[in-house]
Amino acid sequence: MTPISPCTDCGWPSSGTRPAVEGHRRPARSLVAVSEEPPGQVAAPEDELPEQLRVRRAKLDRLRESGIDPYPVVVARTASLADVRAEHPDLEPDTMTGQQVGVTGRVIFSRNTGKLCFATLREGDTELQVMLSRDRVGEEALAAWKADVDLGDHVLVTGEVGTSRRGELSVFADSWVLAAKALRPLPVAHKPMSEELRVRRRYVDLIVRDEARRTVQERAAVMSSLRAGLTGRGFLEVETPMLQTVHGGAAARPFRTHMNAFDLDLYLRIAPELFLKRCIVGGLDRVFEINRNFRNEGADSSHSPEFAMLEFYAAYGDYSDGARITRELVQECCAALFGDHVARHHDGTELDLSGEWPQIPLYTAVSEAVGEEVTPQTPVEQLRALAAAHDIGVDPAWLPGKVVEEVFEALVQHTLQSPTFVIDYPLDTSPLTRAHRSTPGLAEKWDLYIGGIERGTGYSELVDPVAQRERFTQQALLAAAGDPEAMALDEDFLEALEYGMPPTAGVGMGIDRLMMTLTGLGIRETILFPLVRPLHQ
RNA sequence: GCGCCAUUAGCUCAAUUGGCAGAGCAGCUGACUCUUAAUCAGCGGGUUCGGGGUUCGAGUCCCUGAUGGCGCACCA
Repeated sequence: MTPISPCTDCGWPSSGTRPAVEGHRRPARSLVAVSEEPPGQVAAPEDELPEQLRVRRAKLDRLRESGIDPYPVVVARTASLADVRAEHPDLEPDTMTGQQVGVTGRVIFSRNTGKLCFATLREGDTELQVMLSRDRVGEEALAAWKADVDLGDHVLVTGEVGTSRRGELSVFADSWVLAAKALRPLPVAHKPMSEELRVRRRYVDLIVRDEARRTVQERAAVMSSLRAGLTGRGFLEVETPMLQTVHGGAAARPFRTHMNAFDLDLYLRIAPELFLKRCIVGGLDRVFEINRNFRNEGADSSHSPEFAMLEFYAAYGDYSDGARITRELVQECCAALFGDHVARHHDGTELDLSGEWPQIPLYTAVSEAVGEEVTPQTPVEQLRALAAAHDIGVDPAWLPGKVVEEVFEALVQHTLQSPTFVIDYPLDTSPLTRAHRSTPGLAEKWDLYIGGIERGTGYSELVDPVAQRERFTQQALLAAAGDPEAMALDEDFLEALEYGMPPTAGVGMGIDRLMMTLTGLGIRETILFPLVRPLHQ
């Protein structure tokens, strides 16, 4: 076991739990001194730690010296704080119940008067007051409480349930014991933590901020609702590879990794799509997967390099079926959180997700925005002129469809605040989608926009193995030409299609973005532990 | 990747023109048997993000690096 000593600069243990890097250094002299400390003791070089950490470590040492275990294996807990609250919802002020309990929780508030101490414990989402009076707990235990207990400590308090004179439900202590000592102080309860600190130390955020815990619970409820909604509709939940030899199913830059045993370069998946379609080929006619995708691209308020995604596929469905199921799933998630189809954002604003959601063809939306008719047959020169007229930068290499999508993003996207399916996209930008059944140059694809942000996408999937091979070959040629986002040729997937894939509806929806839709939060708040840059190098 | 702004006590933030680095909470000592952002008295706590420079003197000005925020670029 490596002896642990705190770093001067950041307070973190310097023994291998973090790499020794610039800005995380301590004098070699102390290292030697520390290594001679007996194992199992917290070696705190008194003069090198911030004062408050020093004080708590000193308390820890003092407790151990007096034979008290600051981290006992078990404590005599007989009831949760929620149990106590549930049993005594309406107690009159200044009454005792005669009920004896042992309750545990983290001390989040503490107020000591001379012979009477108050503390608020929190366990989960429940808070409960404990009171330690000299008369009841005795002089010695009261003094120990005052000397040893800090904000943030976990304690067991054993005593009688009652109410204070002010009517606060409390446990009147007969004894108490430390359940786990905290060595770091909690942040100020009444000033919001900076956003960076909330993300970097989510565990602290969860301790001090109700909304942080609520967001986690809401996400869990949404996941449950999605799974129930899909399994209730006959979908099977499957798990497909996240380590892939060929990255496909989307146009995005992948993360690369390497498997030693096979001496094989692998990619973290950018989409589960091609494996889920193999499931459809295999006769699993309704499948879905919820898990992570990884895209090696920029991170901002609506993009995370690691993000959760739902994809589902239904044989003998088309993109209209996918849109309907998507709307129902989102509405069911909303109902799971709020009881109806109106999302209540954390900032108090409401977002109405009820009823049918309008569908607007992409070319119609763009035509209305630019004031002249734009169709899949509009020459690319004319499209470029339109873009230029609206100060929209266009890459000369772009296909016509890409120019149209760019105009849409610049002029229309932000106006789609209430849920809207934008349907029928250019065929040349949709390599995995089948051609529109009636309109040449279009693909049967929709994007769902809510709050001006794309939240999901759906297709009538391309199942023609010959056409799919042609599209992939084009993509591979683009890749060879240096487009790092173009898909590689997935020969195994193409062979699968050649066995015959039935007509299929496919949908992909970002879970994090769904959470953003329902809560109004930024992506870093909906993800429990979003990726952050290490502090030092 | 580019530009702008920020980084000061455990936390949230001040600091005038380049002139003694501060407050609130938290912490420590003491008082108080009904507190609940308690009150009162007293006391500690700083590598001002790191490195370099200018200057008699740098939290403040210059250069450089790190991290963050915003904007741009990229983004099924």
